[in-house]
Amino acid sequence: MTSATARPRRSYHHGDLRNALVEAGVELARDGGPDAIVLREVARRVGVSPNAAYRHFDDLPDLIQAVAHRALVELGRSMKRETSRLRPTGDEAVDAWRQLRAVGRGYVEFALNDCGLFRTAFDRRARQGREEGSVEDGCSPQELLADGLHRLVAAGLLPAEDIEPARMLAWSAVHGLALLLLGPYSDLPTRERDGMIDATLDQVGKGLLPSGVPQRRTGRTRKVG
Amino acid sequence: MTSATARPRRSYHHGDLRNALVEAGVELARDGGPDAIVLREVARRVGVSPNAAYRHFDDLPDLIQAVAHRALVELGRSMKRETSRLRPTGDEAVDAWRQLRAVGRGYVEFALNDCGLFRTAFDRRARQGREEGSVEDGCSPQELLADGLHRLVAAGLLPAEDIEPARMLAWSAVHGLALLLLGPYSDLPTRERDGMIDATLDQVGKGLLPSGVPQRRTGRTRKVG
DNA sequence: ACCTGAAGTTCACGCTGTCAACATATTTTC
DNA sequence: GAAAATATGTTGACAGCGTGAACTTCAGGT
Repeated sequence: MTSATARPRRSYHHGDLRNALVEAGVELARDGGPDAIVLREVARRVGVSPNAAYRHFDDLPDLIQAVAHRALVELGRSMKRETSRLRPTGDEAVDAWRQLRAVGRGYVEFALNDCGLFRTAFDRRARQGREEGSVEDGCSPQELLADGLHRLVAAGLLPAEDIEPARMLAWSAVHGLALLLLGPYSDLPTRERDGMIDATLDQVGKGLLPSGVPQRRTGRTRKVG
Repeated sequence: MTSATARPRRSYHHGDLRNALVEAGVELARDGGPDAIVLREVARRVGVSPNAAYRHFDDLPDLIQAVAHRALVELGRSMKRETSRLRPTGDEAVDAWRQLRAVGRGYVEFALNDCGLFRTAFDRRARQGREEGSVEDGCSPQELLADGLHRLVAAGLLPAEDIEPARMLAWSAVHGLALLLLGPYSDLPTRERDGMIDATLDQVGKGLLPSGVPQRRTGRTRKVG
């Protein structure tokens, strides 16, 4: 409840107000989604007057955009975390595909575990202007997906000229899956939900890779279901 | 501007206020999305006091849900319209796949052409309670997708036990594609956008169908890109 | 020491969703 | 058919919201 910046500051000037506001916005968004980011409440939590925010943001959408940026960073972290769990098998084809699969799993996982932030990341009011270098670590969701695809190409599983449509299918499927699980399918039992995720990711692989999804020992495709 | 129900009614009682309110809500949502559905404005357009709405809806989310229901109906219409354009080729495999493809195209098309309503249909505040028979005509989006999948099964293109994962991949991919085109890819030129849609739908087919996407004369899969 | 500009506050406005109490029309009941 | 009951629409009020304008406090350069 009492965030790190909630204690009454001693000086008239805060020192790092902009960051504190975004941080409070992130907390609000984490449980409650983008609509929970209400300017007056954010200011209240930081212990500052509502209009103080206007020294650092044009308006509420501008604040939301800043929060959305943080959310994207966290999404990228979740994707990267999932890939870092992988142990190389030596078979580059298998490893490449597993990496892309893990990226997708991290995406959906984040959407389910931190759905407030996830929804904020793609909120309409958060159209990022020119902020290209979205993440300093170089692990924005887009980059992680691109990395996975390039590795597939390097492994000879994906023709280089198919990268664009592949990117679209992969992102679409995983994004849509996340939103459907949060929306129309939100009361699906966890067990079945996990199965759905696995099955869908496998089918994405079938759509992506002309030669099918690579397997551990053999190169054959397996049955999913 | 002046809708059919905008003229000042002569009697104290409106007669069909609930419908009029929903209608006005649909217009608001059509340009402006779910957040444009503001209770006071809806009442204003119908020419009624704000609180009159509370005789027909529990609260604003309840109204939004009613609007979302209409939006789903329109989405279904768009999907059906696309399939009704198809001319049968005689080859059941080709026809079945084309139907499912058309359903998907209608979905994305609606999202792009009527994005306000589309977003309203899946708004968080519009969790439909038990309203199962969502559409009287029997053409809800879910049903249309199911029909397409069953036809694939009947044509021998899809194993019956794969229906569930297939539904999930198809819906996810198309839903995600629509949202990405409305969001991160919103400034994509129309020409490239259409190509993206086609390519993605084809790749969905590759993910769905073990034997590949059926073609007009031959049964071989073609190259997409 | 003064000035200047950045950062935060106060006051005010119009807008929103919603509650409580009231008014009017329609339907039911005897 | 009048009266009672119920459905439907209105008025007034309230707190909360985003935001603009004017004011205050502080830090830094000269």
